[in-house]
Amino acid sequence: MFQFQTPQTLQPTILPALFHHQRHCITAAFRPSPASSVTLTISSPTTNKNHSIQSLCRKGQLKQAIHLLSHEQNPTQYTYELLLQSCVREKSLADALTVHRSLIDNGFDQDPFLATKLITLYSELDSIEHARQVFDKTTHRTIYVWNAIFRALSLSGLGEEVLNLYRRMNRIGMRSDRFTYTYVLKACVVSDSGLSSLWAGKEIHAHVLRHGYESQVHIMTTLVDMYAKFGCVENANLVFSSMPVKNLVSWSALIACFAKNDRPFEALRLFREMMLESGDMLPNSVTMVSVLQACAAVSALDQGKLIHGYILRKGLDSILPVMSTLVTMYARCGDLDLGKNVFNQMDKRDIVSWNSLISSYGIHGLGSKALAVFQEMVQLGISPSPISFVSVLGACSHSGLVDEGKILFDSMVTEYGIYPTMEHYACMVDLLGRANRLYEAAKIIADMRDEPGPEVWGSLLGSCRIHCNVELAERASRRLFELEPRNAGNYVLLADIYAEAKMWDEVKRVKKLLEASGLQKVSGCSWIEVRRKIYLLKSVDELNPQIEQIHAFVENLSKEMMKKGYVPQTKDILYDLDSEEKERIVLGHSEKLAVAFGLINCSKGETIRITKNLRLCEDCHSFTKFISKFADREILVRDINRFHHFKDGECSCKDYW
DNA sequence: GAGGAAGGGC
Repeated sequence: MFQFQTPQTLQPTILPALFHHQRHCITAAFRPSPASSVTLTISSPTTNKNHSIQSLCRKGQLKQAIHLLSHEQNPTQYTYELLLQSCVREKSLADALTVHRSLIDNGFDQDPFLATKLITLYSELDSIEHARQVFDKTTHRTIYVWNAIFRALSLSGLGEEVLNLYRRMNRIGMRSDRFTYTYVLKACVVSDSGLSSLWAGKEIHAHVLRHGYESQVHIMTTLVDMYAKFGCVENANLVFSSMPVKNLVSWSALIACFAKNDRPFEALRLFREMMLESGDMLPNSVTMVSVLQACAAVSALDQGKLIHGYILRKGLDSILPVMSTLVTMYARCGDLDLGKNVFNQMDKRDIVSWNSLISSYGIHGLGSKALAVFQEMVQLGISPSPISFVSVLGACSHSGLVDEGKILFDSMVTEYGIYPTMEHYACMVDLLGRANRLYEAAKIIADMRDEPGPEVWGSLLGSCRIHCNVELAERASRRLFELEPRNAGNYVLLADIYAEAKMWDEVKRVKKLLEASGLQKVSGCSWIEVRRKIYLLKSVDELNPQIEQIHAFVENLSKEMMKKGYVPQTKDILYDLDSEEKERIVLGHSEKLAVAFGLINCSKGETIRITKNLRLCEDCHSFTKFISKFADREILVRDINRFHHFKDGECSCKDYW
């Protein structure tokens, strides 16, 4: 070991040139001596011990390596690099801290290279506090150091902090590189400050263009994703279209964007376009997941089966996310058995796969089956996740298993240490509310520790709609109008309740409120897949040449059925009209049109599968029950919440929905 | 000399 005094003016940056052959050992080997002069410590050319430590690291023997480290007087930067790598592999925070301490003791605490490694290491060990300390103590911050802390903070969900640091970095004149942009854009997504982070994202978008990075696929794809996560589908689309270079990830990002933002038809269209336009680009498991979600959203069973075939041919059937999505896709497309088959054939399963199956039973109204699967899972030693409870409580709710649901809810904390979130409370309110235990539901809300959110009040309002409770509905909607003034559905629900109670002045008042707010009521529509094509039905539809014929068909059908005892249910109608007018309106509901379309176009014996965007109305429900017997057809209808399986004049929901 | 993008269950 050599030790000598250096003049104060000697800068670390010129040292590598002086001691070229020992670059690793020197870059950050400054250590202020007690005498305030600068002492430079240079280790001898890599010692045998260094070699041994390095080789132990490579062999995965971290403990032995650390032991040897305590006997090495001059560990090199490279030695530390390997040690830190091993700590990541071993996921050992304790070892990381030991190595870190040794690194400080040996004068590497200002080494930007190792600082980068340390920040990344602590981030992977979920110790953001330590990562932040390293960043704060590093005075010479290269862009690598900045990027590492941006990434670490983003991964911990501290987007706001990243954006503040990014602004600070810009102020001191540090230039971003192409990695910086991807990290700070990600930070916008994970930041919880809503619109202001979207603005930050747009600003960074401008920086990206100003600095000529528009051909960087990674950055542009991150931009697509950023806009997607904020629901700015048009912006995402624009960025994608402007990209001079696109790859599979960029395509998948936009497909996911459509799938996640309620535009499944566009997701499927883009997927087809990708397959046609870029023959050499083969979809992978990530692409498949989004495409399957789109199939599930529109109940495109036949298309889903084609994708399933592709998955098998490409050997993607061992990938868990793909398989869980397949289970969900089949269930949501109405084929619970195929979903079960996929689940049964999986050779490994994780909590998500189980949750998929539980909620599949749930939406098909098979609450006890869902409960049984939940129990089976627990008995196999798999710990339920918060979402397991959302799924199983939802299943109880759809089947009216109130007591079972209450027991499960209580067991969350007592047996599993899972504290209920807003979603769990919403499930409980729904469970009790649907069962007409509205005041118990209201008590759940009153007893909540946190401020009840819109999902909770929305559940209560929905239940008030089912059981026509004006008093509670008024209370719930008052809060809802404050919490989500832009949700037209809440106004409609309240108006429905007033209408059922024949409080016509109140109906008028709420309708005026809705009009004044400029919000659009979501109009009902239904769709049906016939021979791999999806047909959309709406009550009023100038574009559909067949619509008159279908309306006439429904009218005749209804007349025939009325002779056999079908009585139209018109209490949902929002207008104070005579009953004949009301009957005419409910007859025009899109679901009945879809049933008629199915009867005309599906072959005999084939189950008619219909999907609709709202909750099934009372009259469509009794109409479809009636027709399943009258026309001797099985009809499967998925509404916004669940499935109804109509057969022989009965519905699988047993009129509880 | 180092680091980056898309995806599962409600």
